[in-house]
Amino acid sequence: MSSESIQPVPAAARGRGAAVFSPLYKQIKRLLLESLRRGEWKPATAIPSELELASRFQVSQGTVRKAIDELAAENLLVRRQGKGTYVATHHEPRSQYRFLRLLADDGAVPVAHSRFVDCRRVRAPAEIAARLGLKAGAGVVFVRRLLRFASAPVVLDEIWLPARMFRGLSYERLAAYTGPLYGLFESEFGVPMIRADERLRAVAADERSAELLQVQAGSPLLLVERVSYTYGDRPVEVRRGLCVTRGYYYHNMLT
Amino acid sequence: MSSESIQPVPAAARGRGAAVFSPLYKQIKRLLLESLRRGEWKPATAIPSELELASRFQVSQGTVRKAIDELAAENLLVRRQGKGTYVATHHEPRSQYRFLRLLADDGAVPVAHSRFVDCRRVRAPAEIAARLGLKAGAGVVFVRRLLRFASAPVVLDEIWLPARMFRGLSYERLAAYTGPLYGLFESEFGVPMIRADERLRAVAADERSAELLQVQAGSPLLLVERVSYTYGDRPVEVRRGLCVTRGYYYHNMLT
DNA sequence: CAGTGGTCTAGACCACGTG
DNA sequence: ACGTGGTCTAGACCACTGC
Repeated sequence: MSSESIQPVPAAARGRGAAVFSPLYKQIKRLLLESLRRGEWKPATAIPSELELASRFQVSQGTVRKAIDELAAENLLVRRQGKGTYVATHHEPRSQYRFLRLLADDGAVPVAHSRFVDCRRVRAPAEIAARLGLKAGAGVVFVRRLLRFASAPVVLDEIWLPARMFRGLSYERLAAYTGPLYGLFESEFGVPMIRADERLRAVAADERSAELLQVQAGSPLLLVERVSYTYGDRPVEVRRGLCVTRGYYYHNMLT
Repeated sequence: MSSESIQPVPAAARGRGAAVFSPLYKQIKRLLLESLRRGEWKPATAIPSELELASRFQVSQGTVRKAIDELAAENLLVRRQGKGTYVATHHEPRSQYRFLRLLADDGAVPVAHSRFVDCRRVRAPAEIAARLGLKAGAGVVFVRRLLRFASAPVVLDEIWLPARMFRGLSYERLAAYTGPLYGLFESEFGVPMIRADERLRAVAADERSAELLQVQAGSPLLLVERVSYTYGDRPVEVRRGLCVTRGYYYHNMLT
């Protein structure tokens, strides 16, 4: 065990002297986050019980609880009464649909089937590299896929991934994998996606996209530009989705 | 004071017999929500202190705190250390931008100027009536307005409001009001908007919208269909916004 | 039955805003 | 100096899971 988890700043030393003050539970939260980032606890496994963490960090159970509460609110941990607290995973329906915002007009969650059109290693275009925090021209894996809902093509995704983090990703591997893409990233490459940032626009379909999506060139399409992040705000994926919004809509709840 | 706030179910009677069990703090939360719904505490004013609420409901401060925590997480209340807990209001920059998701390409929050094009009382079309929970043909106030960012028209909004809740709303009143529309709803009509549900699509500009937005007919536009709710999940507004997404994008964060 | 998270309490002290 | 919300503790008991 690393030293910081044994000496997480004595309770008596809080709030004095240090330029930056942070409550004990925030410090505990940071330690937990660090363990998650290091992969000390893998997705879908249970972390130590609250009492054990309390004794490890020499704080009360209530303080650990508050740290875990925040991580659970951020969907990094999942509490299960009577069982324990688990690291979030993309291998469950509940997590899968967190990042799929398209719904059918009647509000139903569409059943998606994906067909991979392309997968190759290329040099990152300047804009993609910038968003991924890479140097221009760095190696990336480029993936193009078509999502079908009820057999009709609805989403055309173009995806760029840092080659360094996704060594060995190939068309064959994608085609062989059944399940959500983020599940594959998590299990096969040890890159759990935890957050994403999206920019939505309306654009006109270009020739090639129109053909793949079976719409007329120039038809309005919803463009969803996504950057996904893993622990430590590290960008791991740039995705450009073109969506046909006839019969489907992008759902968003404002609270 | 009403009777339910004096007898919020004795602590000793929890979890037995009743078909529906709910923790004490959830019951307190419901009582607080009810007070908000009744308008007992107005937007921008402070609610009683935690200690006072604890003594009023005969529970500990910690239980009240947990109820308030949830309401604050839902943006219905705002905590201010050293001052008290306040009812959320739309008359503050921080709340205003909660529902404006359009950003300039460089990420800047655009300065919006609105120009009202239309405001009249009409009978609700069937679909609008359905979404507002009204009978088809019920009276609604119809508003059309143009939002300009940096002098260029960017959003064309069509808004439907239940006439019964917005008596006296007129073009003159809209034009005279400076500030966010939801601020006007809150202060002038006692209808605080607290939540909204949006459906996004890409559509082609029709002749009329194209002219107002100064784009070519058929250009792709982002259609944002919004239903807004006040306390008790009561729908109070249907809004259809057509947005030009050249130079601007709709921002969404997935967590 | 044991172990986990979930709720509730009571009390201490800290940080912040205001007078 | 006072009152507010914010943090932390210790301990009790409840609800759920799985053996």
